[in-house]
Amino acid sequence: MVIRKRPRGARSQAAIFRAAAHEFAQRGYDAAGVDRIAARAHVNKAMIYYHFGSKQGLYVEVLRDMFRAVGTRTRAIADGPGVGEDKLDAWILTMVEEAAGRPWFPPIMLRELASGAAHIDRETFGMMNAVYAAVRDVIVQGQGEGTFRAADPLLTYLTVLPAILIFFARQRVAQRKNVQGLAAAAPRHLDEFVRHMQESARAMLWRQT
Amino acid sequence: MVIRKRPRGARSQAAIFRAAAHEFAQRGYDAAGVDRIAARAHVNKAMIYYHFGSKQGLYVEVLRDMFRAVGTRTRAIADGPGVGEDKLDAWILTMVEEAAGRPWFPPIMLRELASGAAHIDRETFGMMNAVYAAVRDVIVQGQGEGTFRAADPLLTYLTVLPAILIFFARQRVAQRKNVQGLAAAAPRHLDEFVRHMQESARAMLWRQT
DNA sequence: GTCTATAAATAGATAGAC
DNA sequence: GTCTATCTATTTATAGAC
Repeated sequence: MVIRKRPRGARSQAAIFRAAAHEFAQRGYDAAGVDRIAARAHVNKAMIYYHFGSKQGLYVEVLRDMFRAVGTRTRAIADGPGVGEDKLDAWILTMVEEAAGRPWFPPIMLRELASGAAHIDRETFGMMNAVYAAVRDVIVQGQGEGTFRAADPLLTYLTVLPAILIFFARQRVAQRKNVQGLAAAAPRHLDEFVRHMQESARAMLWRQT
Repeated sequence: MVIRKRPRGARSQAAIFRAAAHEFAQRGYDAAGVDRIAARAHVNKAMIYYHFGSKQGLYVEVLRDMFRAVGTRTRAIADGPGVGEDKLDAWILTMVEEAAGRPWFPPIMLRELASGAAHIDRETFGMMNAVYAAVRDVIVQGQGEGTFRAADPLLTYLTVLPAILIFFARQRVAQRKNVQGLAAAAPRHLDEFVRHMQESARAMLWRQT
């Protein structure tokens, strides 16, 4: 008799999740196909409805997993020790790490950000918003410490985060044939990018004396 | 006998164009429906194929019109008189003006930027790339003048432009019911935003002495 | 839990009358 | 230039056997 740590369906469920995450990232919610997700996951299409109920339900799971991971780490930074300046650096590094570890994160969050979370439920939107709330706390802390100038936290957030997301979203397609040789498609290195973003964010927020 | 300045179909053609621009902006290329575009434009669906050949053909027209307008103005700034610093300010103001005047511009360009122009032809991509090329010239000029530090022009471009685009893309949906009361959805004023972006961009590029 | 088969709706696109 | 009617493919989703 074989002892299993997980129920039988866990494997296919996980496979579906990963396949869906990549499909949604690559093509967006509307263009994503349940058939294609099933094919990518090497499972029968009916399994998707068995495990997740609907395409929308599957999408929401992907979103929440994503916002939960990013939100938790960002909140930990905001509530942890350290000055605002260092927390800001830490947050940027965290976002880059998450983007690297969850390749579907940048394209998906970018779309939701751009559309104002057009087609997600209130609770999921709240999770997405919690990321900003934590970053805002960091910025406000830095302002209280006198290190940061009185820049708008939301506008600052909506400048730094999209830049990170777009960098990664573009990296996936930067090597395509029909855009090769064009400067705007050139990929860059990760650590160089982290440094650039940290410098840029600090510069945006620095006090001009 | 009635004298017409334009051929008969020009009216419906223009109506289709505008309807398509809004539909593509609101839902993205894949989710946009030819039926819905026809309904928005108050024309028969067959007219779309008569005038534009295909959904893809219609989309390309919208893209090119957009990139042509933005690209021309940006190139004029880059090639015109003035120091790099002022040209950067002028470019940001131009983008804001274009975004305000062509409401479909921010969502559409944002999607193409995020996907690395995933499904457009080489020539259209070239037009999109020309915008960056002009901005790069401005940054390089400022660096030559000693005003700007040696920041990567592409990364700078991909920080400033998305921030502008997202600001506008979000403004359209910031008033939705299910997100009201949440801080991240609060809309801001235009001139305040222009000033913020100009300050941020200059801060990112300023030489630290 | 996993499969086949199929329903039901909608998509992009075209033919042909006027 | 404009319309109706329709073709074909694809979509999400479900029923039911195993």
